[in-house]
Amino acid sequence: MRSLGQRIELLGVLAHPVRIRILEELTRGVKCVSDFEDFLEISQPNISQHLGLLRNHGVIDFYMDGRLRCYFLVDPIIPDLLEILKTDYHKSLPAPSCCPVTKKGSYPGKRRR
Amino acid sequence: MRSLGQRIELLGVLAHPVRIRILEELTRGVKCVSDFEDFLEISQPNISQHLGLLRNHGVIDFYMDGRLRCYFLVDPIIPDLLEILKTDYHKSLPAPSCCPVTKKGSYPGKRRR
DNA sequence: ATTATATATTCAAATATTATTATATTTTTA
DNA sequence: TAAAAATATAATAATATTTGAATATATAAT
Repeated sequence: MRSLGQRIELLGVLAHPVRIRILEELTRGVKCVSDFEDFLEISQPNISQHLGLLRNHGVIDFYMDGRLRCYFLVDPIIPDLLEILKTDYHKSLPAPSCCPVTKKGSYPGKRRR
Repeated sequence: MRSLGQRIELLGVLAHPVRIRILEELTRGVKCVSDFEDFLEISQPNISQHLGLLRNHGVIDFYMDGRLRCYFLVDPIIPDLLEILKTDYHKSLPAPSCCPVTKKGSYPGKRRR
């Protein structure tokens, strides 16, 4: 199982708009760097940096095709994670109802803003 | 549905060891600030800062119980997300096999390190 | 009313992340 | 073999996040 540290690390890796877009694109198939240049509005070196970061963390890998690097997903959690992030939950979790629930308290009391 | 920006924001909020531990604890039930002091080895103000951040992002909320603040989960994605992060995937995703897959390339070529 | 308890807020310092710019590497093509 | 194409690396600058220290607020108990 992923350790706590590994879970945090993964979250940190995902927590960037460019990297999420790269990963969402890769769930649809292999892409080379210049494919990303077409729809990410950032510089080529910056794209490479993000791809390198994802690769260093074992999230993606690549094949060579001539001078193209064809990146693809490796970590199997990614599609599931991306899907769950897009899921629509329309109700909040139910407010806790039974007491006492904290160590010292006699909850519930009044809700405050 | 959560926008891309909201998804990134959520990931950023979760990508911290203290906050993940707080949330994992809250999936088991309500906790007040001093409960967290028992197992997080950081200062009380720092705990409050993390709780405040989680609350500002709509992930948790609290009830008052006298002078205790009893925090609880609000965002329903949290338990699912925490669970998926802990899931054991033992196989990598299958390497892509069909070509051509990139815009310009004639993939697959040889895999490189 | 005063004091103690539980928790929050503020600001600055420390640290980490990200983007930018310039340059390097690798492979292909001429 | 020289030039072009695709991509990476390195160094720095810009920005954001995190922590620490001091102080503030609110409620409860005396």
